[in-house]
Amino acid sequence: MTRRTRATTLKDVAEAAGVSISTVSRVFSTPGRISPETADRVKEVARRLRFSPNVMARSLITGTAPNVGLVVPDISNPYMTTLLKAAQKVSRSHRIGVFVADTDDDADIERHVCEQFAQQTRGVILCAPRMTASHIREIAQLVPLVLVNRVVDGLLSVYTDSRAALRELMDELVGLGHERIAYLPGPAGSWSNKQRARTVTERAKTLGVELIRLEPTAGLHADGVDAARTVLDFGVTAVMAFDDVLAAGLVEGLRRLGRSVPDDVSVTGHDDILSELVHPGLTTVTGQSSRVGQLAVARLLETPGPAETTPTESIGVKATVVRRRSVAAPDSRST
Amino acid sequence: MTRRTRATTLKDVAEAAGVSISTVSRVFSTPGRISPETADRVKEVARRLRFSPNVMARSLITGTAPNVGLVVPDISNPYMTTLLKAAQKVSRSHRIGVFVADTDDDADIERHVCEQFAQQTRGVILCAPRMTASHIREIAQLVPLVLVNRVVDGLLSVYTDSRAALRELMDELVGLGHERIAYLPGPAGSWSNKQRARTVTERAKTLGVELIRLEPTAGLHADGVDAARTVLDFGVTAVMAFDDVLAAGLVEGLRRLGRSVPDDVSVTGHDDILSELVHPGLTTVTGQSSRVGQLAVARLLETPGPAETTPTESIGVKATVVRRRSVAAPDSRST
DNA sequence: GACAAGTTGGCAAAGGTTTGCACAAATCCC
DNA sequence: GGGATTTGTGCAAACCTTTGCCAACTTGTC
Repeated sequence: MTRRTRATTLKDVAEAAGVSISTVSRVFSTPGRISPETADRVKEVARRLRFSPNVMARSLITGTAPNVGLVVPDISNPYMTTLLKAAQKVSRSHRIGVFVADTDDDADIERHVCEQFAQQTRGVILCAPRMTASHIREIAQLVPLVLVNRVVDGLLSVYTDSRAALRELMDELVGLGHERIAYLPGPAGSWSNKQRARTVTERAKTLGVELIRLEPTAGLHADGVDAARTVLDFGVTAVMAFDDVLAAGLVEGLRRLGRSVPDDVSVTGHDDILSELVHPGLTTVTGQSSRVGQLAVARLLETPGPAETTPTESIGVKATVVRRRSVAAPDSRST
Repeated sequence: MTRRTRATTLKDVAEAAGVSISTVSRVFSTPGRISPETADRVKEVARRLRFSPNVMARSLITGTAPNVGLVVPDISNPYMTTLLKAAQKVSRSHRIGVFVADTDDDADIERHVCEQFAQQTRGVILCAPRMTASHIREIAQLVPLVLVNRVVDGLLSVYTDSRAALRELMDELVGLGHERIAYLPGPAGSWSNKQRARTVTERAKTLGVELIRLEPTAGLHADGVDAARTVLDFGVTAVMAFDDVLAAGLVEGLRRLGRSVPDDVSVTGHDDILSELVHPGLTTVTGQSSRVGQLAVARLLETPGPAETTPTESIGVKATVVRRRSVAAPDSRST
């Protein structure tokens, strides 16, 4: 590994081009301020010398860095990797770097990384935070924040809105003849989980069917596997799981107990992240995480305008139902 | 969102504590240089004022930032998310931030993000790069580099060494009676793919069995599904796939063609990332990606020593075989 | 009591950029 | 053709920290 040479600075370019430092600076940061001839000459020299402005110096003086932060509870969840990819794409087109922190569902780590990122970013996209709302508000004082899949009064947020899709899904289950349906919850601290639980509970009441809320889980595949026994004990004919990971676990758990999906039990998931991997294909709800990631970055980067003009309400990205093979009429168990 | 107030600086602390700026600075950056009494007083004031040193100013003067970069071809691959988590954990313990870039298998993007990260990081961990070796060497002039799953002369690297495990796996297949085995390749640009292909080819020659190298794929699940037909056409009884994603696709493709695993065909994967999700459980090779990620960060952070003393050879993390249900004797098809 | 050695803390430069202000030259208006 | 305006460029301060060097003070030694 050869010794790295000192990077070329504005000063080097200025000397080589026979102009002052400020002129070179303005060529890049204030287009139109310098005459075309001078600008061209400077650009030429800069290119020859491979000049690239020092980010630290620039950030020090402007008080803002060309980065954003992305804080997620668990990066191994495909919903998040898809969101990350979309966020990256938008960021890259603005030449913005992306810090990523996986918090492992730990609220303390969430707070720490937000503080850490505060200095080095334009803002942080905080996904499905486990923190209390008041902690989140504190962080928001420190660094511009966009929330994902969580809504806190007065803060910007973008979330997957699957209420309509979940209602539709439940309507279909009931339409097929299911009368005892279970909801298999995700992490207790998750706002999305609360939303989904509430939505299906209310809809069940409206439709006059029985809804059984199972014990909260951590949202792991193994939790889904474990839930199979309880599901059978309750004697439900359909289960709506918090997400695809739990749903897949449940399918596996049922298989181990000698039951099959959808013949014995219908199962639905959420996020559409395991479509290809699970058999039978899961009927689920698309998370649209790409769109969510894209919007979140966009909101973050447009924030710096006059504070008054930036919209402050949250954006719900509508989810839709994806029908595959894991749902059937309850009677089909006789096949 | 309330107006964020100016951050407190060394100067503020110095004034409040009645000492000079340099004293405050030394309290934090040169422990022992300042008398305990003064140091305590300063720390107390600093805490009260919520002082945290300005990263940009510090980086500007020290010429090094408290970050590392992680560049991966595809973050949605669980091998990479596991690696990322481990890398984060180590980084966090050093209070180092992690930039992440997903390059989508694009060599140009790889180069660009490395250049972008050069200024803002201590170094970059470049995973399974698609670039040519000479491009990689160019980048290495620009920013300290640790390669993952690729070996380039003279550069530091950490990789999963699965040669022994693959030989073992093939020995087992042959021991079970398989005599025509196929290798289902991953991305053509992948160094790991070349390694694995070479390893199984050589071992097959040694054992005197026939090895069929299928067409290169992009490594997607769909590619695995598509490969099922070719596999049947070649009439092999076992397939060793580049990784678990391809293996899972192949299992699904075979199922669609009415064949089952392992009764009709034995299938092995690599990386052990889909253990729970696929049925039957895949016999595979553990990628040890956690360990790889951990070592990669460690190497990067210890680099700054006198250039001569840093070890320059590569570290191979030994992979091991994980036996599940996707392998059986070729005769068992009659069951 | 003088001198050396060690401790403690301050001054000021340096790092590379942005930007308010000033100045000079060119252009315009009547 | 002289004053007003516009255009193009430079000077120097500012952003906040680290750090080499120096000054002052304390302690120890003979």
